[in-house]
Amino acid sequence: MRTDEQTAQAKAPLSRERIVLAAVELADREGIEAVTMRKLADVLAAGAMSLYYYVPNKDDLLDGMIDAVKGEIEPPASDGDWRTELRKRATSTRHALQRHGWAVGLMESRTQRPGPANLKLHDAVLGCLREAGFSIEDAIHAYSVQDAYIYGFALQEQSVPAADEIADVVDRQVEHIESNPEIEALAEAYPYLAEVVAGYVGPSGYDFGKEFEYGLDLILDALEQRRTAG
Amino acid sequence: MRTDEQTAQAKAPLSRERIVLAAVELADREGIEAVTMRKLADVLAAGAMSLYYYVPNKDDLLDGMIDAVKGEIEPPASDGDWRTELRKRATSTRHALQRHGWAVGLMESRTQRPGPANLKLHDAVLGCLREAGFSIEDAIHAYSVQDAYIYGFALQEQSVPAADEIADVVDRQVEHIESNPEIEALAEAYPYLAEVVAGYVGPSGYDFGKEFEYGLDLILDALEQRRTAG
DNA sequence: ACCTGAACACCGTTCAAGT
DNA sequence: ACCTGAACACCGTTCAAGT
Repeated sequence: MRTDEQTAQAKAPLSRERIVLAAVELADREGIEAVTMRKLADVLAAGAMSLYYYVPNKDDLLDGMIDAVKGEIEPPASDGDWRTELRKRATSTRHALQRHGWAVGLMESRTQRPGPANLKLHDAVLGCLREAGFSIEDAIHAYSVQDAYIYGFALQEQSVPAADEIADVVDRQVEHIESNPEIEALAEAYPYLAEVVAGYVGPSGYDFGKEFEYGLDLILDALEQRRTAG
Repeated sequence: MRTDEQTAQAKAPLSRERIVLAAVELADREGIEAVTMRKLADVLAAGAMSLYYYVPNKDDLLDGMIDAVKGEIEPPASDGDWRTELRKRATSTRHALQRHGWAVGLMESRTQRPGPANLKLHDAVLGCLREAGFSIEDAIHAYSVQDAYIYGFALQEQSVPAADEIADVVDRQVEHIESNPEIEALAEAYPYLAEVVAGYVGPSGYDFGKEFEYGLDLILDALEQRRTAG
């Protein structure tokens, strides 16, 4: 065994897959804005421009990163109970999007050329819905509401400061609610908002997980009602 | 009247507001990636670095742009029927996000420091819900589902190719569905997806507006049920 | 086939300087 | 107070060249 065996990973031959994987890890670690072609090449111990042999351009790399995230989502089975299967798939999606917080923002900017993982997932979800008795039209409707909700929730979870940060900020405000003129100004300008901030979110904190499930179940319940009615 | 009256708009004194407005227009016209400090200064007929006197940095400018978009959303009234008020607010949000397609993607990347327009809107929505009899807790739930859905839908509408593009692509595929080996491969690998693509979306096209309303009403109906039940 | 460095046309931002 | 250009440390990408 040669001593440079330890750097084998870094010295392994480049490939599109290895590049995409490294980009995902880099984005997870340092944020999406840290993913530059040069830094990525550094991480891979490659010359700055070597990546262009495997990846036509940065946009294509970003597409690959998105498909890698989609690949982490557990596809639903077509033979189980559709509700529990799609519930699992929804939380699986949320978790993948939590692990890779940069992914949601990436999806908007590019009009997607869906990768293989994405297509496979689409097929599984549609299959689950169709086998549960949804018409093609209703399956599309059901899919659309669910995905809008799931990705929109992820967007909020991403763009709103972390739950504990909210709690911290609010707690500090609530402590001197009497003396602090700022929160009185807030209460005057935005009474309902102040009510929510002071009365609810603050002391108890805010649980994104519970919130997610509330909306998810509301939607799944409503879909089940329409399925059995129609 | 002097002849340079026509360039008055361009020569008007700079201000944060004018800069933000120009940035929004530039993003609408040429996409968010065209919004660079230098190009923006050009548009305003100002020296390249003059903007920094009014705006601390680009991130702050982007925050301002987001708040400008939020300002275009019609806030719901607190005294009308909550369902119709919030329905109007939802479509108003969708339309604002359609006019400024770059906005959704911007929201993820920054953990928001909500601007005044955003706060005002939050307050109006919460007020509408509270006056309709929702408890604080339920108002938060109701708000969360709706916003997740609305912004998630906007995200999909943005990232999926335009409706007519889909129709075009699919139409072309459907025309030689017998002869084209690609779609047969698609049908083999992704049977349910192929079914949807060929059978539904293609000939009739896909109406994002109708789809949006389906999910919106599903959610509002479910919320109304819980309101009257609880 | 696989990898590379130099070079080009861009970025955001700082800073010292102009009016 | 308001605006500015030069300069710095970055980008993505092309291209001609190395093994």
